[in-house]
Amino acid sequence: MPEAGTKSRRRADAERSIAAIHAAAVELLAERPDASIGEIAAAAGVSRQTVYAHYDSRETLLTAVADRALADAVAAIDAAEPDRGAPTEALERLIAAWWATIEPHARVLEALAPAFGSPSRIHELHAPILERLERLIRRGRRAGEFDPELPVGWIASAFLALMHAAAEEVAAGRLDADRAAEVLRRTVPRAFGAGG
Amino acid sequence: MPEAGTKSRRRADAERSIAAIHAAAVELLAERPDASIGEIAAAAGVSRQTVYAHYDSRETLLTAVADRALADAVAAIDAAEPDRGAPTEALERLIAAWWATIEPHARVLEALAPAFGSPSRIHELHAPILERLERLIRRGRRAGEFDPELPVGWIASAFLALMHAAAEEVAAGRLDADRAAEVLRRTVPRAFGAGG
DNA sequence: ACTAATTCTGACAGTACTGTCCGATTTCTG
DNA sequence: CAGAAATCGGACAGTACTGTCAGAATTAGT
Repeated sequence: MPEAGTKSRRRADAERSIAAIHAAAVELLAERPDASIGEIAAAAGVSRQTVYAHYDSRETLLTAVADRALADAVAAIDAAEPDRGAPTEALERLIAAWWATIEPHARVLEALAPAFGSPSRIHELHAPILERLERLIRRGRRAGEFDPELPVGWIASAFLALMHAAAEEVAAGRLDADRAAEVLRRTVPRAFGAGG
Repeated sequence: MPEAGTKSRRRADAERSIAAIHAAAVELLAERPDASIGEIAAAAGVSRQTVYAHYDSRETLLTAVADRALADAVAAIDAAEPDRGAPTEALERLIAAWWATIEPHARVLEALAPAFGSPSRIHELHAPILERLERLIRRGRRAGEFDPELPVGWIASAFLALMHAAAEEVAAGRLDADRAAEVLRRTVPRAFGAGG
């Protein structure tokens, strides 16, 4: 159980299995956080015992999935460079990037958080994401582009909620991805007081 | 198992038990949709067998809870008279009413929907609520108060998402109820293009 | 081709929940 | 108070999942 590839003495075999398990776990857990290890193993094309060979327990697997989803989401946000340019433009850049890149990770994170039991750990998990959002929002308020009367935490939560809502509309087929991005560009900044 | 009080030959005893079970179910299921019947019975101060005396199966109980939550939510919405007066004012009235009255019911509905398995039945459950929201939104668009470029379905979903987000902020103690209502009054209409 | 890592099949105990039955007991209703 | 309704405690089979073990069969690295 090296788990972290410190001295990568893992065989290519194991590497492949871990990747398959991880991918299957992300896919299944995003929709159903109570998916069993057997289901995940089957979806990964691997036996249940192989999963246990790489992850001590169910919680270990869940933690690993959550940790990487968080890291991926944060990386994608940083790639959108929210600290560059005019805040409203940075916000629109973030909306565009969110769509294909960030949403899947955020979705797993959202689904997995309750499974960790603690009620406040949901927020704790999203902390690095919220921190980046809030930094952008604070910058926008200082620049007079966002409503200074709205609490920073609220704006960040509302942003997350709207992105999630849009993702669901797309998933349900009630909105196509292009139209969703446009609608978000129209809705979100206005909600925050940009261009009022 | 009369269940529906057609000819109410139920004893006051049974009536009390059913009410206790229902209340406990709402409370537990809102937070944890996978709560066991044993847990619900314990929370209701009733034996597990008594629950089975009134509800044939787990799904019967869940359906009953969902049905009543939906009915209560719809009644509360209608009480806010969304069809009366100026659309923006009606919207603000709805926001105020949502807070204490509608949110608990909507919350159970949201939590329970995935437990019903079907992916599209979530939307189906919310249909009566969405229908009323969309009627108000359409009226607002005709009156020139809401952005006519935004799809009606999107506005309704966004409304729901923002109400839910605010409820979580309050539940987590990051916002108090009064401030939340004010923040919503400031955020929601603007997102929909009111007063632009 | 040899060795060690990895996977697989099969099986096991332990736990928890669902539904169901029973008999005994309590609590309403008239 | 008497009969009926309802609840309770205990117990049962059935199902499903979690971890764990061991031996056989593959598969990768050198």
